[in-house]
Amino acid sequence: MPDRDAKTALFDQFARVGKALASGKRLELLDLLSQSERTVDALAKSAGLGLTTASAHLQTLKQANLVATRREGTKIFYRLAGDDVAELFALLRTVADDRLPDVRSAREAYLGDDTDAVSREDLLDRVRSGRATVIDVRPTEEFAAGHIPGAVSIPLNELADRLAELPADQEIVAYCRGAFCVLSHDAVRLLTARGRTARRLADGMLEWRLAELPVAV
Amino acid sequence: MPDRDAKTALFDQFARVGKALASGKRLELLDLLSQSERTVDALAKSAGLGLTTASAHLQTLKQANLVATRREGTKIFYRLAGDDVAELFALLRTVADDRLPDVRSAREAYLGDDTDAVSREDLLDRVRSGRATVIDVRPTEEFAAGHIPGAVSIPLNELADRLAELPADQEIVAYCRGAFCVLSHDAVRLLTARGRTARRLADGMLEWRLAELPVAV
DNA sequence: ACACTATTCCAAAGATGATTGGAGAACCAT
DNA sequence: ATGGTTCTCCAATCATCTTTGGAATAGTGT
Repeated sequence: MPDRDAKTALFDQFARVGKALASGKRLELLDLLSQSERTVDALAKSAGLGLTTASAHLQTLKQANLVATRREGTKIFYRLAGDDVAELFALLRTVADDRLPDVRSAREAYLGDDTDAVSREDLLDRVRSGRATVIDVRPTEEFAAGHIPGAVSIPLNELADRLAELPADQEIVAYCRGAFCVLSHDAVRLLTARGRTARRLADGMLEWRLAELPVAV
Repeated sequence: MPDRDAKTALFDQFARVGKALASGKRLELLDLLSQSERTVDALAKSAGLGLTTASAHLQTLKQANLVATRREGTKIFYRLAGDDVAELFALLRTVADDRLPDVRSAREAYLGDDTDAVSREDLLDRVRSGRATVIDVRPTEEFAAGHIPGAVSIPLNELADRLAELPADQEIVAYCRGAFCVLSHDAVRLLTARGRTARRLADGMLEWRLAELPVAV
């Protein structure tokens, strides 16, 4: 086979994408970027990384063309290169969760006790019929970058102080980044503890966008 | 954040799947396994790896639960753990091909000059109307593990000797493993050089199966 | 020009992964 | 039991990736 070398070269090229996905830190960065573009500094802080470490990981992602950059003054904003990347990221998480028992236990440890969930269709139904108020508990920048139409932005850390804004007699549906995001879980627990009726969207903005449901900006 | 450690742990778990996909050799193994189950020895030979090296890579894939095994006497057969894994693999290749120019050139170098392709729908149309003969140019074991209904098995290395079996006045459509498989390209070139009208299925058995089209065994 | 901010580049250290040959384990046949 | 086959485990070597601080670069504001 003279093809051997060419075949190896081709698959080694495929592996560049695999290598980019081969680090928990980089997956955390992709998770953040799946919500909105961000500067290196913001990414480093959110992911709990040193600045140079974050920069190095971002370079790795950039060399695999999974992320793209934009300069604004002295700042450089990173964003996902496309929705195909978001899809790949989401599928990787799903496969991991379905196949690896350790992922499930790590997820349970991180998200805490399970809370009531509604599907995307349920959420749409409840909003249309005026039976529910939808709150987006992500940081405001992420809400600004795109959210479920009609949702109100109440970042998790402001939720306790802003309870008065929420109707007491209506169900509240909270959502956040995606299937493995802790914010909506915490929000539901907080609301339930305060006597409200609250559920969370089973997944989040990432899956909503990939399902091509309407997004408001 | 006390969540920091739990979050890191969760994403490190996701990364196990990423790490499994982070080697060209392992991706070659997945490519082979996407067609049919195989023994370690057969995989090592097909992928051009030493036996112990292949075994080590397979252990890595197995620890990520992307593959499963079955014992038969002294032989151990590896197979993909599920179609979700095939989907992840296919998406990774697609993203790589769409995003990385180096992948495209490696692909072109491996597959050779481009040949006429037909879509899955076209193939179905042509077969239904009796306008085309479909040949499966993969090794016979892979044909046996599942093929397009109505296709004839003529492995590429037998094709030159078995031209007589193919109607001279009809178009021939060749297919093989998937979008990056060289066999159908070689088959079309061979047939065209012998004066036949030949095209290839644009992708292959992997995508056919994932599209949930009928598969014969 | 100068100071200042945000980010990347570089080099060194430590950590992790790949490959290999040889020994060991599981199974089959005689 | 013995020998043969197939595969995994182990240990050593080598290669690659991660993380870090410090220097370099690109851009902004004075």
